[in-house]
Amino acid sequence: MPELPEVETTRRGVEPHSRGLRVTELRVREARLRWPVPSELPSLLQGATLEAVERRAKYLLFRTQRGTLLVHLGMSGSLRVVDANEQPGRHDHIDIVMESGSCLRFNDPRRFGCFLWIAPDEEHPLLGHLGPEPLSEAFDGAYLYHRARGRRGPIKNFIMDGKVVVGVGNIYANEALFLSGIRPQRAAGRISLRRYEVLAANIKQVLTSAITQGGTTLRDFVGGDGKPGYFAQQLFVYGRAGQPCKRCDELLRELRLGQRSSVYCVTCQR
DNA sequence: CGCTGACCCTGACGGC
DNA sequence: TGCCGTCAGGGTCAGC
Repeated sequence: MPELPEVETTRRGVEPHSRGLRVTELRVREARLRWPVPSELPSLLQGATLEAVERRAKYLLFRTQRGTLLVHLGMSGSLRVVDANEQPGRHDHIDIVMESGSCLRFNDPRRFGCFLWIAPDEEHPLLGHLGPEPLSEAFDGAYLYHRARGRRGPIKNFIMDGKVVVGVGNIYANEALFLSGIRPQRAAGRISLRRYEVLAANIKQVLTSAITQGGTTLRDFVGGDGKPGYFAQQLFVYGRAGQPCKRCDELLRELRLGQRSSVYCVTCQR
């Protein structure tokens, strides 16, 4: 469930309860995640102070002087602040127990998430070829236009490609394309600079707005403070196939691109 | 290099 | 009520 706004919401929820605190224990109840949790991770983290909680793409980075804990929430993961004595429930795979007595509890039914370690001088392969952050200045219409030269695949796949730009998941890709009046199946290389400028601005807008409202949350996402997000109610197309377009009343169509559902309006998007 | 499809895993939901 | 197929917000990887 987590897209970039959800991950950023999680980072902000978790940071006040972890930054500057020492880890007393890492409890791994289930090590079979997307990749196995390294067996040495508990000893690496025990006694380490979490100096900073950062985000790169949809990765959370917990900085310590010994190295960095890299966490990804996958598709169904969440990280919440709870009392360390609270009984763990189903799919509560990992606890980062803090000296404060609370802990960051990782829950992930589908286990597509990961907990990995990055040594101080290491260049982690997962972070190696990532595109720019969508909310950075480096990301704009000219950049997208430049990168799209020669690309024949659908624009939706293009903006969801982490090597092009990070953090644009299925929900926000659908929404940004609707707001920009671009059909998801249009070839990326056949879109004008002007339209890319609109698209880049809408990607920034939709992500920023979602972050402000604490993420989208379709089913059970909760941020670090356990509160659900409120962005879902203002979605224009995502999850609304067959329903009338909010702008023109045309019934929204659905198609599959790269194994993911894409919803669009034939009238508003060209 | 660009693109497609398989795959990792559990759970919710709809049809029968 | 229960069984079965389909689908889900993520990303990597192999293969053409």
